Amino acid sequence: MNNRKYNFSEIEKKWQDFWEGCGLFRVDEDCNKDKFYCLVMFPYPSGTLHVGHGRNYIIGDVVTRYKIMKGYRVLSPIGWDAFGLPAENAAIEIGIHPAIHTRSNIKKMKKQLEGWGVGYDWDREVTSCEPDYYKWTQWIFLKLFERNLAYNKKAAVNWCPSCATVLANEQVVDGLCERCDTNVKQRDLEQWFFRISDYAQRLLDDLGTLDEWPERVKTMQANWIGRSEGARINFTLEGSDEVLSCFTTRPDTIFGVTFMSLAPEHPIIGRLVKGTDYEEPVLEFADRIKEQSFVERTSEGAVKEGVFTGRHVINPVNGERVPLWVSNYALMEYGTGAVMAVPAHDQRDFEFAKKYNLSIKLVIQPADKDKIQEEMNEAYVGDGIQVNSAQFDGMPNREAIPRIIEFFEDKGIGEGSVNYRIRDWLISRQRYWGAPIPIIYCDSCGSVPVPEKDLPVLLPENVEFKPHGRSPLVDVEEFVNTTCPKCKGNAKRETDTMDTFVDSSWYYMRYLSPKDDTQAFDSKEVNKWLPVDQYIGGIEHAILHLLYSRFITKVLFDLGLINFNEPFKNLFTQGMIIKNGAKMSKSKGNVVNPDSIIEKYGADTQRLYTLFIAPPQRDAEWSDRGVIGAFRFLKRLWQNVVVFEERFKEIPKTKIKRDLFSSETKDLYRYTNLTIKKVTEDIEVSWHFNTAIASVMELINKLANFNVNLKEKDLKDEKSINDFNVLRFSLEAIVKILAPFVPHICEELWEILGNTPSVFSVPWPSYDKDVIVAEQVEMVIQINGKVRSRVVVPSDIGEEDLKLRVMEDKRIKESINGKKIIKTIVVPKKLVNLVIK
RNA sequence: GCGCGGGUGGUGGAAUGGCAGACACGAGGGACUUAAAAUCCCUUCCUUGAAUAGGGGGUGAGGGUUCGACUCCCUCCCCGCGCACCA
Repeated sequence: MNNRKYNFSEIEKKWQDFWEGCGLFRVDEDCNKDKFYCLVMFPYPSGTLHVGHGRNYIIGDVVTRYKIMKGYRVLSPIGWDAFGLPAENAAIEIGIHPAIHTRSNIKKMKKQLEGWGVGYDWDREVTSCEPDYYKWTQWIFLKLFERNLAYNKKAAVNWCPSCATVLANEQVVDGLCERCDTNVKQRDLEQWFFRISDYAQRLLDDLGTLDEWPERVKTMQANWIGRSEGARINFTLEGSDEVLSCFTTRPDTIFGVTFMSLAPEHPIIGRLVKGTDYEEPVLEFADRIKEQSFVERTSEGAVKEGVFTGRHVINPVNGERVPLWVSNYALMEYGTGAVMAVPAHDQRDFEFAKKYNLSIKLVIQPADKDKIQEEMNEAYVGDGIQVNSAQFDGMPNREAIPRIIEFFEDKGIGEGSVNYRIRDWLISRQRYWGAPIPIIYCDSCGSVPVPEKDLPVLLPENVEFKPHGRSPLVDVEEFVNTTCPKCKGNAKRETDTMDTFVDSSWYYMRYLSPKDDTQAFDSKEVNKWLPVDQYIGGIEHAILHLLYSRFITKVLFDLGLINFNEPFKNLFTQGMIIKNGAKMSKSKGNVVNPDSIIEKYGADTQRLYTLFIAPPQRDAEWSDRGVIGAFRFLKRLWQNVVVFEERFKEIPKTKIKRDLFSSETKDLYRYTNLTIKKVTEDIEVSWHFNTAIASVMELINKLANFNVNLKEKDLKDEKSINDFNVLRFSLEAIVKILAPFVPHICEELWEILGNTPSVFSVPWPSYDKDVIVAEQVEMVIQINGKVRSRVVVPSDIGEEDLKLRVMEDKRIKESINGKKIIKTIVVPKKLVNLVIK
């Protein structure tokens, strides 16, 4: 007997050192195994990771370790998304420099990750705030600049007064700053953009190639890209040659246009009304709407309003005069900022027309009924037959659409057109803690890119952090004042830094050559290892990070630097860990820190509970008590192995002889094979780690009761030795299939079982297909669909024999009791259902 | 409003056409102990019943398909997420 205690802290330290020492997670470059790139989204170094973050890394580690056992050459890197606002805000509040703060957080978090036993190739660690990384972020900016994919323009942009910076559209949620929930204001500023809209169609099309991405994420991206097909139609301004072009998805309604709406921001408005009676009310209206916040302007209750400009445009298909209005529901950012209004067939136009008594003209007649426009109380947006539409009358509107577009094109008054909702990616940030945008402004040469040889543009470290909302960079004269790379004259540096999403849009390529100071990434290595075979992260990046990364990948592909189009072949988005009904956050005070759990129960317990709590794609409520259940299981597993520690040494491992099996031995052997099958499938097919673990718990429960006297008995005879070897087989299988989940204890037990480390150097177990078929099965007997009895029969029993057995059953006889059997349904190995009357 | 996910014991969850509630937490009872912790054993969907004999009900609600429905179809309700005046 052996009473060795489960000393998890000693064991965990031992094996973490062992893995580090033997380089388990360092890629073996010259072997011919298939590659597998397993990537978890790199963390922002906030200081401490909670158990919700932990889920991400634990899932990734299960995949990494499982794939290692399956014989892959696995790349599992990690790094730090280290630029960002919180560090700078902390600098303002407590006066610690963001660089120091960030580096110390990284140190703390690295220690946490190591303590969890999650395996990474630390030699490849990247840190986005270090010059050896951001040099190459700046280089990527220059590549985009060369291709005219990075440009600056003055535009109305989202400004967060609390963060004192602009934000990309993707970072504004319901009009609020994604980070701090402050109301976002519009400001006209000169800003840098990436031309992601040029890639809209490809980003949309290639979603179709991402078979292993969650539908949800693909839908969200498709939605964000927002493709609409339609036409552009040119209206001419009455009394001028000026053309006002509009985009419409409904060219079939062109004959129903009764007014036109301009967005309040439309640049033509000033000229239209200049010097007329309309000037004052129109400008006043436009200014008032422009002042409104996003929420005021777009909220559900927002009432449509507008003002007539006094001017008209001419409908090019029929020469009709169309009054030109300015309205609050026309958006400058979409289409052309001018809307051809068809109140009969568009609900917004309908409401507007009703309010201002504008005419409504029906041009699509529903096929099934005679609609009369005077009776309409809402727009008819469905399909129908063209009416009041000249030569197109009588045509079904769907058929008319291409004909009408052809007609526009023949006449030169318009053309088929596609519109996207996605806007260019605004990457400037008026903040210090980011990669400086490598641009120099020269009075004679304009915006000049910093030459590649001068990279990185170093972020000066000696700056002052003051709560005045101005980037500290602006005040660093040595930084700002420079010479123009072209004309050598005096010039000034751009003081904005890049959105941190630029940093994270290419980090997965840097892992292949993290220390290379001659290039951003090694194309040969990147082409060998990418796309990423499995990417794991939170759903909150469904649009932001995942869309930007796809965009940058496509740009690098176009530059001929890489030979793949999509960075992430498989994407897994894990659910959130909830505590007390809410997402864990410092402000809610419901953060569960894993450090104390690890101290009390060990990392394997934390890992096991995290995996057992629910299927990983689902949100799950964290229970401190549940952790104890996981701990109890590990202790039981431990006990069931160490109790035989001496025996494993004494008793030779011989081949299992099935002809010596008792029914009990046979049962354990069979059940072990079944469990291997179940766990393999749960990992491989569905990632249902919770049921995989549950099935091993069941096996341990069975095994614990197996032939108890093996502990005391002298194992001398052939049969007992065989029994013992079945038990050993079962325990070894358990240790192997649990190893990806709870690696430390499994390494230790593997050793106790008399094997040489490491359990990760042995292949994942296969199962014996022949033995998992049971010889006897219990079948349910139903009468009219209700369970009335059970019968144990040979699993290969014939249907006639089975029916005989069923009819012999006492309870069944009673139930039938002279009634007639109308039908007998037999489901092999499961049930018999007798339908009686 | 549109799209997606979800609704099962006191709790986390299991079963994707065939025994609803695996596995675990909690709770109750017992063993061990001077005691506690730890551990082990038993009970634990509701109801009827002395019963761990048997019966009845039960997976958000209501209908349907089927010998049989948590699972498939239709209608609706609730929760979460995303999108939302996009012409």
